[in-house]
Parts: sequence; C-alpha cells; structure tokens
Amino acid sequence: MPSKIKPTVVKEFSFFEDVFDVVRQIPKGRVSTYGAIANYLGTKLSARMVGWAMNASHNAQMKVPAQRVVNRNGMLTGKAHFATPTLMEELLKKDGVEVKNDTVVDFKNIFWDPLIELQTSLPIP
DNA sequence: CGTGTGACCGGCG
DNA sequence: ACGCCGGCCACAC
Repeated sequence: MPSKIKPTVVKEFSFFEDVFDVVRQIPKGRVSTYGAIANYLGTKLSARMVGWAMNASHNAQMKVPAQRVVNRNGMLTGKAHFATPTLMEELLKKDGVEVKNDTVVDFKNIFWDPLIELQTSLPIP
C-alpha cells in the first residue's frame, strides 16, 4: 500500500514503485489503462503521472510489463518508447493479446482493472 | 524554490 | 463525430 511517509534515508518506495507493482500484477493476456492504475493509486485525475512513471520503467531493476498498459481506447500509445516500434505489439502477441492497427482487439473484454481485481476491501455489501 | 513537462482523460463547443 | 483545451501531480533542471 502506498504510504505518505517521508523517510530520511532513501525513498524506499516511490510513486514509481507503486505503479510498477500494480503493472507487474497484470496477468498475462490482460491489459490495463493508465487511468485505471492512476485511479487505483488515488490520483485518478492524473493518469499522465502513470504514463510518466512508465517512462522510467526502463530504469527499474525489475522488469515491468509496460506493454500491458495502454490508454483508455486500448491504443498502444507508448509503443514509441520501446526499443523498437514493434516491440510492444510483439510482446502483447506473445501474451496472447491480439493487436490490430496499434489497438488491442477485444480490449473491453480483457481489460484488467486493479480497482476491481485487487479490491482489498469492499465498501459495505 | 520556480518552472516545465509528460506513454492521459474528460468535458465542451 | 471530432478537435481542442484545461487539469492533475511527481519529478528533473
């Protein structure tokens, strides 16, 4: 869980790490969106931050399946930031996700929402 | 410590 | 339907 603590030594877990954590939990064959992740982290109005965090995913020590994060339309907007322009699509296809015209096919169906899938506590049933 | 920027999103004309 | 514009927040310079 994200903590607002401000350690004096080093920032053990930053916003980036939180984002990476969520992205790593995206199951194979599913995709999520920047907005959904941002929403899960509490900053739903700042989906840009998530995307920006992904920009630093290259720097992350642990691999981050950034290919599973697309925009709300299911478009591979971040493919340009991969090593090659086709890498993102290739990785998704390896995951079993069909991509056509830079857009995830059946996106609505395989959409993975952390708010739902990682629901830690339900409001009152 | 001010400013710019970003792999976005939703609303409005 | 489509394009534009403002907002949001963390981080680098």
